[in-house]
Amino acid sequence: MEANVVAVEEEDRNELEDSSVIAVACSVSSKEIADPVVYKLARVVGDGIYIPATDDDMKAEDLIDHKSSLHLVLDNNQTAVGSSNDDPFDQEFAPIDCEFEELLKFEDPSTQGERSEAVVDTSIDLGKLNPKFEEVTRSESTPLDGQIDQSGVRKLADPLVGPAENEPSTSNVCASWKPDFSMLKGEICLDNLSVRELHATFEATFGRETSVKDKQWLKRRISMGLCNSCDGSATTFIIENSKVKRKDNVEDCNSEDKSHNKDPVTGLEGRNVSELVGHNQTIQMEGHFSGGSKTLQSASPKHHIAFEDDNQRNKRVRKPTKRYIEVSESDSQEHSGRLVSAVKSSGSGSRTRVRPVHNIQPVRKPLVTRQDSLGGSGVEIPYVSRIRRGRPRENVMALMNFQPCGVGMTAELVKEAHDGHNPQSDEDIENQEHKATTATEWLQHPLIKESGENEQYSEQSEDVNINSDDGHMDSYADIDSDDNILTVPTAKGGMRRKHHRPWTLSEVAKLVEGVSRYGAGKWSEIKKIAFAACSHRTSVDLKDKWRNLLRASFAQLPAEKGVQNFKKQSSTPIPAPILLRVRELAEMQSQVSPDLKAVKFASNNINDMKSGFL
DNA sequence: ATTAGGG
DNA sequence: CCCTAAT
Repeated sequence: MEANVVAVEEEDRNELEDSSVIAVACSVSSKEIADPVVYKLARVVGDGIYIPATDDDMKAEDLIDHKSSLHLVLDNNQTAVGSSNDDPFDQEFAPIDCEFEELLKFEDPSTQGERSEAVVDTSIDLGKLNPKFEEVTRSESTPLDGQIDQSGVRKLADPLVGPAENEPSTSNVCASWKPDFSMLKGEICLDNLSVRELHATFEATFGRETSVKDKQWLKRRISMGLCNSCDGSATTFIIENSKVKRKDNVEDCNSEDKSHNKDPVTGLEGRNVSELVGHNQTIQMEGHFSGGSKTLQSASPKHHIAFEDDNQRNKRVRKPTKRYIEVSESDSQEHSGRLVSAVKSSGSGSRTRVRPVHNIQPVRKPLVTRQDSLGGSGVEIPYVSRIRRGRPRENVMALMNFQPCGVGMTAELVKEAHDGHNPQSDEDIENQEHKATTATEWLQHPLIKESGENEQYSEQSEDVNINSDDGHMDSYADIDSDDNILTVPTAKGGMRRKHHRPWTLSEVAKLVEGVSRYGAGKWSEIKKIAFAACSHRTSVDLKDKWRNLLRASFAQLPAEKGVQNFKKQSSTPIPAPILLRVRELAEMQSQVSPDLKAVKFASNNINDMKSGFL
């Protein structure tokens, strides 16, 4: 991987210390494969040599650019995404915000104007900005444009940067330019600009005026705006020979990115790597979206619009489903001899669904039943195989959980009660996991965390083992086999199925992030990568959850006035920011259903009127 | 096996 | 979540 800085404003050395030089540069190469520009922090020392940020610096960057703000918010949602730093969610989902932005970049340039109405929320503590840092564009591989002394950079590079540079070459940047930016000619130095000029730039950048006088603020915003558009919809434009060209062959963007998941990347370590990996994912997504596959049309921003206009995505038509039948029903129909009832699970007795089976007896057969002691209810249930799906349960601990009043049960209840204080609770592990996993670290091979006494719950090790062909993978398999559907009293009186795990916020976050990377629909991928640690949550679950999120995001927005909507929200209310992102992603991927879109537009207009951003 | 959708 | 149908 090479650091190509095509254009960097380097004048005004005396002010280097607090300059906010932005390199809006896009490297070009002979190869046609497109890659988004990868930004990386670096500092410029006196002689103009670029020093990749140190580890600590990178941390700082994370804090600043990823955690603290960078929420892109459509201004029709003045609720603004986590404008405050103390919002816990803000912190928690910041990484995703970062990725989220990536997605925004897929906008068709023609729509960029509107899009750029999006507010770059920079309500971060500017004081935290280390002025020494500058954003330097960096393209992957493709050694050329040696405007910067490569070796110099390398020598000075922080060791941690090293691995990142081994990154497989995806090469070449094809960045798109927002029309207005062409006039920027690829480089600007905001520091030289007066407030007035900044205003002009701002206008050019966002297509609107601002009255804000704060230089810092302006610079910040503009820089963000530029960043967003620079490596934006990489599928439409390319920068070549300092000229913005329309990219006619979208296919070019497709590439062999796939391989990146495995190989060197996984083995790499360090923050920088993780960051790179993150970007890599983005690249991958681009591949999906701009590649010649079917996904192209629905996802590629370029086709986005036309496609929307056309008949909405043709849903997969499906034959009217012969629904499974209720027990009572089956009884009455049993004379046909066509049915054998199977109890799927018990415990919550209500969960007695019957499925049709083709292996049938011609004559009515007495229903064999047996006592079901599971829920302690003693209900008689048809005695057929208690089919279980998923992996066979092998863990003794799991079995313990079946004792209605036994130790296992007690343990479970205790666990429930503690809810968060018990170190072994799933959620704790969940959260733990999340904290340790910044979005950018995602792809790193899940490290085996100390498998101590918690092992029985360590769903993580399970997956790790799967991946690393390490024999004994199923040992801790599922504690939550679906036989386990017992009901557990919840605080609010209700009874909830034991293993209906409410979605954790971090899970939701991961999901959103995943969708942003792979696109909705790539659920197995998302499952594999983002939810590697969650043995529960099947890809179907992800899909379902996403569906819900989608619904929620569009439903909640119009009424967003009501401060957080104090409704019965029995389940974890999904923070607005998340919903916003969900909505965005959905929009971007043309996953928006017509009616919902209507809602959206309505609210859009209304809010547009009100929102006086800037 | 994975994905989309309906319940 | 669960289930089926489509791919």
